[in-house]
Amino acid sequence: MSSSLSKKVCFNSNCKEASEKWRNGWRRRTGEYAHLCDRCASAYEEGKFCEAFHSSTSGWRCCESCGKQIHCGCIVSFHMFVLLDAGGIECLTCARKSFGLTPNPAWPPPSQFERRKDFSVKTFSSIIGSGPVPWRIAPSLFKESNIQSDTQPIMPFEIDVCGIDLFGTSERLPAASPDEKQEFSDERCFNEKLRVGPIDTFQNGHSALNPKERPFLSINSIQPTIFPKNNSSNFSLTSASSSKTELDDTGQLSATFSTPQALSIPVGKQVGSHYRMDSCDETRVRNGKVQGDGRGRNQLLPRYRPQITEEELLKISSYSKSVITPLFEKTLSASDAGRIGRLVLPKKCAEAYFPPIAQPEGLPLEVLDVKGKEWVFQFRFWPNNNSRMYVLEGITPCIQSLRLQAGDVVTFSRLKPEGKLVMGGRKSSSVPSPDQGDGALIKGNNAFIPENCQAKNKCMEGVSVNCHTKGKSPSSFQPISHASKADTGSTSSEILEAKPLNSSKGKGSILVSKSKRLRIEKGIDLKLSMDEAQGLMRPPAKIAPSVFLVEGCEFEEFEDTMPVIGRPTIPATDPFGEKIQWVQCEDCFKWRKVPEDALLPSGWICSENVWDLDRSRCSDAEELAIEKLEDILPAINNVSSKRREITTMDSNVFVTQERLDTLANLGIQGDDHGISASPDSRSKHPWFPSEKGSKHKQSCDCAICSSLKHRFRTLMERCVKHQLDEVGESASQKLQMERCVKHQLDEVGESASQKSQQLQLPEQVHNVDTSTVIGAGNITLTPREVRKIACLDYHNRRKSSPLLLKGQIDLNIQPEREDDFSPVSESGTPKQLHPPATEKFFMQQMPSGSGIGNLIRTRMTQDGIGGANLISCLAVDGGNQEN
DNA sequence: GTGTTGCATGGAT
DNA sequence: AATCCATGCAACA
Repeated sequence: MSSSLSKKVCFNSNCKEASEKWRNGWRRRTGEYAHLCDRCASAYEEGKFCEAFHSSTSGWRCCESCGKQIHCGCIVSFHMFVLLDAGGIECLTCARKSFGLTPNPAWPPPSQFERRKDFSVKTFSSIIGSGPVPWRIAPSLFKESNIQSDTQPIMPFEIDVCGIDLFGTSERLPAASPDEKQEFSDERCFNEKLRVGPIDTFQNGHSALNPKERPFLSINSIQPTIFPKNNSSNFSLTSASSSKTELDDTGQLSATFSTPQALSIPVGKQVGSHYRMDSCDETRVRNGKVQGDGRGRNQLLPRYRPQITEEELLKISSYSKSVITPLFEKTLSASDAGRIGRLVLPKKCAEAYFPPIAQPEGLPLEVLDVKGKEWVFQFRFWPNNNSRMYVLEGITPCIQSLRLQAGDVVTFSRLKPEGKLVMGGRKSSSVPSPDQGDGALIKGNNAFIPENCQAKNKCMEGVSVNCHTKGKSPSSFQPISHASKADTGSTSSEILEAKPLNSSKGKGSILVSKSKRLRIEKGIDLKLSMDEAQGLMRPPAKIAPSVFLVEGCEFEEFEDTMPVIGRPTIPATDPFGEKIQWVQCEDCFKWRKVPEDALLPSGWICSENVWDLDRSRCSDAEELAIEKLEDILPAINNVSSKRREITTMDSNVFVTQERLDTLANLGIQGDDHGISASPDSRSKHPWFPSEKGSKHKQSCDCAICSSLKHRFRTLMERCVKHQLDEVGESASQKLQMERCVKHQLDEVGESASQKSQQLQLPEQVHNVDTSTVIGAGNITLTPREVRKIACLDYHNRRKSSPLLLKGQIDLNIQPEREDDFSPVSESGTPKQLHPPATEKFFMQQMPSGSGIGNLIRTRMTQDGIGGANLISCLAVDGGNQEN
C-alpha cells in the first residue's frame, strides 16, 4: 500500500509534483492508493480535488436536489454522487436525505408472466441483493478524467453507484464517512452493485487494468462468479444486498472471477467480479431457489455474457431513462438470422432471464429494441432430449430492423424499473466475444485489425479498447485480406472467412466452419447470385494488382487477395478535381465523401468517416445539399428522394445490407436477379444490369454507366497498348494509336451518342458498387456481356471457375485453384474460347472504323491471339462457351 | 411448390 | 457422459 520509493511523483497527472512526502489518495484499482502530494492530497481529502483539477474536464453535473456541482467523470468523485433512476444525479448528501427508492424490480410485475406467484418478498430480496447489476450510462462518466492515466485507466461507464466504495475510497471519503457509506449502502442499494465495466480491456494495451491489478473487492456474501473463464474481459463489483459490506482495505483482490474453480463455488461464497454475473440471480429471484439444473444454474457461458456497447446504451438511453441491466447476448447463428425467425436461446439464459414457461407454447414476450420500438416475440420451448430448447419466435423483423445478420450479436438487457426486455444488436466485429478474446481478433489471415481507431472511436473506452489498436471503433474493424497485404474493407465475406477462425473456441460462434450449413472449407456450394456478388465485390484496397497478360491483354489480377465486399460507393470527382467516392451512411443515409481509395466496410457509418471528422457523426450535415449532390452524382438522384422515404420505412429494406446479409448467410442461393432469401421484394431489384429493368440511355451518367465506361476504357486501352507492343509498332505509331483509341473511347464514353445503350440498370443504383462494374462506353452490352466482363475483372480468367456459371458465384472458390473452366489452361495457353456470340457481339458493337474496333477485328481474324482472345477473356462465362 | 412448425439429430462442449 | 444447441427435416398448412 505504500511505496518503497522515497520520492514520488504525485499521482495526479495534473500535478506531477515530485515529493518525498506523499499521502494516500483514492484507492486505485490495483488496490494501492494513489500517492498524492500534500497539496493534492489535501484537496482530495477536502473533497475539492475535482474542483481543483478537473474543472475543465467534462463530467460535471448538478445534483438534482441541491444543484451542487459534482464531477461525475472520474474515480475521485466516483463515490460522491448517485445516479438517479429518472436520470441525473444526486450528491451523496441529498441522496441520503431523499432516499426512498422503490426497489427496481428485476422483473416486471408477476401478472405479466406465468409463474409470478413465487415472487415473494424473500425472493425480491434476492433480487436486490444478487440480481443483475443494473446500470445506466451517465454520459459524463465516460469522459476521461485527468487523473486517469495508464495506470489509472478509464472507466468506460460507471453505474448505479450505490454507496459501495469501489476503490476503497471509503476510508477517506470526504463526502461520506465509511459509516455513512455503509448506511447509505444499506438503505438504498437494492441493486447494490457497482460495476466498472471496461469491457474486454484487459488483454490489450489499453486495458484499464492489468490483469494482475484487477481489483475486486472482497465483499462478503457476494454472488458467485458465474463465468468460469475469460472473465478478464470485464470486471465488476458486486456487493451483497443488505449485508454489511466490508471493503477490503488491504487491497487484496479477489481474482476468482477467472478461475474455473469458481464454477463450483457455492452461491454466496464467492466474490462476484463480473457485472454480467447475474444469470443465477434472477433465476433465484423468480424461483426463490437455485435449481440444480438449468434454471438457476450459476454459470453463464462466456459467450453469452453481455457486452453491451456504448452505442447501444446511448440508443437505449435515448428513449429511456431507466436503468439498463445487461442480461446476456448471443451471437446469431445462421439459423437465428435466417428466415425462420427463430432465435434459439441459450437455455440457461432463457431460464434465468426470461419468464418461466410451463408449456411449449410459451408466451408472448414484449421486447423493446434499442430504438425503443416494441416487438412481441413468442418465447417458447421445444422438448429436447429430456430438456428444453428455448426459442424466440418471430424475431426476423426485429433482427432486420436492427440490421443484424448471422455473426452479429443480439443482446438482451432489461430496463428497470419497467422490467422490460431490451434487445439490442451489435455487429460481429464490434466487440469480440468473451471467449474470443483479443487474440481471436487477430488470427490467421483474417485478422480483424482496427483502423483509424482514435479518430473513429465513438464507443466507450472499454469497448473501443478491445482492439489492440487504440480507440478502434467497434464498427470499424477491418479484416486483413488473405494475403495480409493490406488493409481491406471489412466485408461480410471476410467476416465469414474469419469467423471460423475466430470461433474456433466455441460452438456458440456462428458461421463456424463446423457449421454444416456453412461448410466453407468443405467445399459445399455456397452460392450467391452472380449479380449479387458482383455488386458487392471490390478489388482489395491498396493492393497493387499484378498485371497479367492474356495473349496480348493486360489485366489486373489480385493474385493473393480475394476481392472484398465492401460498402457500395459512388465514384466522383470533387470540385478540385480530386477523385473521391461518395458513400452513404448505413445509419443516417447521408452521403459522405471519402477518398477514392477508401475501402469501406459494408456497414459503414458516419462515425467511421475518419477523413472528415466534421462529418463523422450522423447528426452532421451532409457536405453538399441534396440538390448539389444530385448534380454531382446523378446516381444519387434516384435515391436521394427515396432516402427519407427509406428512412421512415422499416429498416429491413436496406438492399445493400440485405445483400451483405446474404453473404453472411451464405446458405442462400439466389437466382440471377435477386436474393431469393430476401423476404423483401425490394431486395430483388437487379443488382447488376440484367435483362430486366429500365434501360439506361447512352447519355446516362449514372454511377454504373460511368463506371462501366471507365472500366472498359481502361481495359481497352491496356489491351490496345499491348497489342501495339506486340505487333512492334514504332513508338510514335503506338502513341498515335493510343491517342486514337483514347479518342475513340472518349467519344464513346462521353458523347451523347444516339446509340442507345442496352444496359439495363437497377433503379437503385446507389446500391451498386460501381467499382465492380466493368463495361463499355457506348458499346452496347447485353447484360450477359457486362456480366462477363465483370467476371473477368474480379475473378480473372485464370481463376474463373464453374462458380461463375449459371449466374452464381461460389464463395468456396479457391483462388489458387485452376480448373478446367478457366479460359487459360494450366500451361498458360489460352483455351480456344471463341464464343461466336461474343465475337459477334464485339464485332457488332465496336464502333465501326474506330481504332479499337478495327484493331479487335483485326485481332479476331488472327489465330488464337489478340482481340479474339481478348473477347474470349471477356467471355468467361460457363454458360455455353467453354470448351 | 413454398413456407411454417415441431421435433430429431448429432457435433461440440 | 451429459448436456447444449445449431441445424436438418418431415409433416403440415
